[in-house]
Amino acid sequence: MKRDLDIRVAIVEDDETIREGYAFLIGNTSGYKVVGTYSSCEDALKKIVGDDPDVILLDVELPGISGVEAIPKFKKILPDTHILILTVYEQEMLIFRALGNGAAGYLTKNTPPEKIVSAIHEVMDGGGPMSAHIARMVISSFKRNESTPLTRRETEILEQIATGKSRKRIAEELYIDLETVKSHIKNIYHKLDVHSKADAIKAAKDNKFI
Amino acid sequence: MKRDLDIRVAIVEDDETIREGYAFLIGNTSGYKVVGTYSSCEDALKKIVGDDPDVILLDVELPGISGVEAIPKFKKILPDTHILILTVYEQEMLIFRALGNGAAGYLTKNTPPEKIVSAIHEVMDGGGPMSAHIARMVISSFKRNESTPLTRRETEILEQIATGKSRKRIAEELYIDLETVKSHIKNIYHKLDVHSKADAIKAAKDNKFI
DNA sequence: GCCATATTCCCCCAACGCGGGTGATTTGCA
DNA sequence: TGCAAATCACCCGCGTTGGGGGAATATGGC
Repeated sequence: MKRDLDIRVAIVEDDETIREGYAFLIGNTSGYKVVGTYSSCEDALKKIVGDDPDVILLDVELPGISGVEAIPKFKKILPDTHILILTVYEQEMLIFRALGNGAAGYLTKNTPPEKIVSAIHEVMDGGGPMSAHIARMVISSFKRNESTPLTRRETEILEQIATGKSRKRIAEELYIDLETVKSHIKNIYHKLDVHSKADAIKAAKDNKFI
Repeated sequence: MKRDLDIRVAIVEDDETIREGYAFLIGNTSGYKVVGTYSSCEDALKKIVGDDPDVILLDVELPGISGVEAIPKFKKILPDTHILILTVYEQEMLIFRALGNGAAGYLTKNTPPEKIVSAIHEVMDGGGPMSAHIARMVISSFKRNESTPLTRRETEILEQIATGKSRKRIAEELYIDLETVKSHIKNIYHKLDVHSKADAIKAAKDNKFI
């Protein structure tokens, strides 16, 4: 089995200097082997299957189809290959889209070489390496806003509404009267200054009340 | 300013051996200072303000109120203090609740001592240290299920429904007819074998289709 | 103990949305 | 040249929604 030998790494990166730099770094680390280097996703998608890589180092900003969009395509033709994003971009949207599309980790390019190498190993071991700043952003995305104007009950009910449940069903599941649920919703709408379910959900999500 | 000197660390952990172990480890590392050790959250919440810690090492499983529940209380009395979870538990629910409540990082107790110390520093630098396995779980939580039975349009419409928008509004925003939206919803319900908004949203979320 | 707040419940109303049935057309990809 | 996806159409009945009142009990924080 190939697993007994080196970890097979493929690199997709448009900047030749960086690409060759990574290839040199990884190629000269024992236990690792560079099996393919590509300057575009189109190119990589055509030929990478033959490389049979364990890990793909992928840039997000590439000419043609972007790295983020290419992730599902790579996963389709190489289901067991892990994808590690390696980029200068720290925009929230890119990060979440990359992770949502199936990336196993997200590193920024200022990551020191030895960390990149250990990140590849970490990915193979089932880890999810992230740069410190990225990790903080990902963690922040879970964080609720502590200074919500909504009471506990109101928050609870708005969460239920956000799951699409009817007021009647919410009343039943919380063991309270339908009229009570209506009252809470009226108060929620007043506090958030909205006049519909959708607007309340949006306002609450934007402000991380739910 | 205190910032010019050592990083002030408080420890909340019920097991005396582990607590003293951490205190010894951190107390004997230059640049760090242990300003308080507590065996329960109740105890800590009463006295920790006087310690003025920069970072709190917090166990999640504690007698009395749990570490997870205590996070918002600590953040309330010490808004600028970072909380670093240090525990043996790797249950998804605990992790997400801890991060959602405002924890800055989540480490498991098998983390080597030098990593714990560097994690404290990372937290102070705006990072979000996580054990490899935890990071993978957090990343996985973003990941969509690629083998969805829903088409693109169906997924798109179900996402809109999940925001609480009415069919009419969805039709307007997607520039299609109300009847078309209804058709898609009918197909979604058939595919997911449900008969209501709420059930469709739940089924789709459980299977990570949206 | 007091007072504000949260939580609970009650009535009214009109308009709109929802779930379900059956069917047809066009578009795009393989 | 099919088949799946996406589009639009018209039928029906019932439930839900948003908004207007008002009011009685917890429940805490000071």
